[in-house]
Amino acid sequence: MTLPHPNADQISLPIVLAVLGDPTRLAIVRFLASKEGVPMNCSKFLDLGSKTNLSYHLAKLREAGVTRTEAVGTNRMITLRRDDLDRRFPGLLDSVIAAAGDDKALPMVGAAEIEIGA
Amino acid sequence: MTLPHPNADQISLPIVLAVLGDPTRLAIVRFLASKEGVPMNCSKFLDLGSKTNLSYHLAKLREAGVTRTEAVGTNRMITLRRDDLDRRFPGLLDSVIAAAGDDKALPMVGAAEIEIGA
DNA sequence: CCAATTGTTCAATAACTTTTGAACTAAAGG
DNA sequence: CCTTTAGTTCAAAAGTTATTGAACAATTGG
Repeated sequence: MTLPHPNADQISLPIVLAVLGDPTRLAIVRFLASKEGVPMNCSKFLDLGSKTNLSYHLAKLREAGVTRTEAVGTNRMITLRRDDLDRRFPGLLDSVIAAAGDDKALPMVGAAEIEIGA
Repeated sequence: MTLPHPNADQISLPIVLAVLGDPTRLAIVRFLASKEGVPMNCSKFLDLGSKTNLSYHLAKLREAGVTRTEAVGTNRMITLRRDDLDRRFPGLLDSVIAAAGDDKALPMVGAAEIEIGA
């Protein structure tokens, strides 16, 4: 039941960049970064797409080594692999997150709650 | 004859990341960074692909705002848009270039010359 | 045990991206 | 003017990625 992850030294720069070069996945990473330390389950991201589609994007992030996914019951707890990414590509994640931080063009996790007023 | 470039504020983070997430284009950017200040014409990159294919990749880099291409006679002089990228996404280009700097998996501009011994 | 919840897998399709070669344009030099 | 050099454009083919819905697991709680 443990999902496959690359080890730190297998993480590839072009693959990480390509994986982050998708607005849905960049929005996921931005949200994870904003809640660092708090493990997130997939349903948090349902704003960004269907359950199936998220499963696809979250698998891409995991396979690229950007996130770690751990099964806890029927949930998947997803965290950023910040330490591994920082070791491998110093400064990259921080600059991407900072740049994504104020990007109005990216989809937003939690957009629905704001419109409803929750 | 002036080729179309986005202005600095039109440069999009996901597009830049997606464009850099291709090994050929990342190799081009790494090479441009290693020769910063020296304008490069396209034939410098023929190691990385056919003339047509390079024209395609160089257009992608230009359209994303990563490079600037200026026509000088029949040549195209290509430079990194470092100042615009640094203003827009501080630290991003440097961390990408640093990470690409020692990536053995990326194709190398000038690989042929080394093998021949020129 | 049954139902609900959480997420995956599969196959199909749609939509893009990359690569190719042939034909083309534009400037430079003889 | 004619040829060479440098690069673009176009259309086709190949390959890849994203999105969908239906069916499937696995765990939890009643």
